Amino acid sequence: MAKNIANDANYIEAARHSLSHVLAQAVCELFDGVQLGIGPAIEDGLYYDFDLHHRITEDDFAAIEAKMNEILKSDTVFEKRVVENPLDFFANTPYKLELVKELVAAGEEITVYESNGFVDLCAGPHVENMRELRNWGFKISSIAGAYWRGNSDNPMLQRVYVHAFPSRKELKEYYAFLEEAKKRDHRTLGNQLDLFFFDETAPGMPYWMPKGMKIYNKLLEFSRKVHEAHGYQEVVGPQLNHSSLWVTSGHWEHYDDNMFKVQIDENNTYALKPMNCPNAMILFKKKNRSYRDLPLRFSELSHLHRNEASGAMHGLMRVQTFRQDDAHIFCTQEQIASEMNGIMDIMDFIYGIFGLKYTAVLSTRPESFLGDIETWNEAEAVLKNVLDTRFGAGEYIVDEGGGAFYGPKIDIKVYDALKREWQLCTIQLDYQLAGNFELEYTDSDGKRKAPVVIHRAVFGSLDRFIGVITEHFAARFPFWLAPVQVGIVPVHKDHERYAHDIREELVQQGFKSTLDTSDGTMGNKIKSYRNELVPYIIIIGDKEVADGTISLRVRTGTQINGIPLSSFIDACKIMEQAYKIDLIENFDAD
RNA sequence: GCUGGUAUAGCUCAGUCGGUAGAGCGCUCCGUUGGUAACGGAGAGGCUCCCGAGUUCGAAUCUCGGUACCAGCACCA
Repeated sequence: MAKNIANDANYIEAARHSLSHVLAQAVCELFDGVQLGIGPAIEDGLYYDFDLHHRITEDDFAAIEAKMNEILKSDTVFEKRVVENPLDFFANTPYKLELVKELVAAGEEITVYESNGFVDLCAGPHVENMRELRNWGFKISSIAGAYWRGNSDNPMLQRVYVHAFPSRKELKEYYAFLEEAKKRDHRTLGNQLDLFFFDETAPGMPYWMPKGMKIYNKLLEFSRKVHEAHGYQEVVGPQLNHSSLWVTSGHWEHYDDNMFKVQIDENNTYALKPMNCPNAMILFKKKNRSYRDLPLRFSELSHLHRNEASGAMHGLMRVQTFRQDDAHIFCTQEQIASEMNGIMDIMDFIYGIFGLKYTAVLSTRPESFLGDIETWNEAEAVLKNVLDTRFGAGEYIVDEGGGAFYGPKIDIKVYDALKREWQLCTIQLDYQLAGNFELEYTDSDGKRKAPVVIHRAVFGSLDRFIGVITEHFAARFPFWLAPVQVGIVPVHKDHERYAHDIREELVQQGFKSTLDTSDGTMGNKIKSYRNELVPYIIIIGDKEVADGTISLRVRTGTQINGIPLSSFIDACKIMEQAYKIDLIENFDAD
């Protein structure tokens, strides 16, 4: 059985799950009083959750692996059995009993698998015989706490993670992948390339270095351009607002834990804004609005602050202060669909330029919500319809209960170098806030009506977006985004004057270049530009000075000698405007 | 916040048994005047080895508390 279907995904999952039984047996044999949680197969292996008095640490890994290998030597079969009196059978295993009770209530048959004397509640499937796992490559990767059934009100179990692949070679390849992914890690690259850093006094609040700021500003510029073209008007509200605003918006009640608060005196507390919405409401209310003003699109790029749980921070991906390419659209019920599509158009355009692969997620009503259920259902139906049209029914994920407290949302998720998922774009329909702030506009019939509010961000957090694209491009940013676009290296001091002229021309044309006139050797200068991942290196020596040309070294490795600067600048202009174009490697010297 | 781990030069890291700190890269200076990924040589950089207590004649090292970061869980409005 093993050979011919060894690469079948179902077989691999069954094998990993079988290995989780082996892990569980090993832990049960090595330690006393072990209670079992669950032990499923995952993307790169498996885990099993245990409740035991002994604290498992890295020092225990070798012993557990040795025990697992010992168990694998047995030639036993995974035997499936139906349990007659499940509640009695599992009476002394509280976690299993909890699962069994639910299964029984749902009318399910209760089965166990027995292998080598180890019995575990399990619906299967498994490999047939233990010997099929003998050539697998596996290694305990880590130990971590995990709440029973993913609920923080429940006890925390000890989760042992195991990397497991059908062969030792594949395991080795997986570790090679992890090594590569580590090199792409935006935290490593950000440090190496002087883009940003963090200080202990401001956890989760990035310091942006000059080169990181070049990227940041370029994205802001790009965002402004796109949104202006789509009829958005930029505004900016205060960083701090009195608590009364947050009480009105509902944040004081629903988002209390995540706000940074500043107490001014006994009676007055302000909070740094975690979101722009309430101030957008104030901006709308400032004037009497007419149906002729709708849809009204206010964009805002200001800084937000959110007080996150200490363990939640993660480089630029999860921070405590960041800028959002936020916007609030005020519109009528009839305008929702076209506005939603307009937003999706912007999203397609922007994500297409970066070549990011993404997944759409519809998040529905959470447990803690404002408003009535009918309005929620209506809003969810509108979003679903947009997604069905654009992605096709079933071509997106539905996250039941994942919505914001004020409305359902569409999120766009992308993946980092380690394939971890991060949310960027978000589009949220809000039927509550307009009511809380008593927003109104005068309709064509002269009646006062409440507008619908759409909150949306395309990059999401600019900071997170830079983290994501840093990993996506492995810091080989496209020409238009590169913090330094051209590095100039004179072969000799005598060539510096001409090199200065070249740089002057590039500056005049609006390109970001640096000229290295330090004492180092030319080889060193080229090396340092290469390490910096600069898209183009211009080399100036006798030949170039004599011909009035430049020699170019492209980041991709191509070398082109003796071309006119004007040809290169023409190419730069194309790359600066047509964002999707990769580095140009051919220049006609016409 | 929870579980496990980590914290030493600007960066990446070594530091055994507790005896007041090392390497490579980078930086500075001197020499080298060059044609495409690391030219020699010298030097500075740690006075608080994340912070605070404790044990000890003596702590980077051991113990306790804190902080930050890493992996995961929960959270992600």
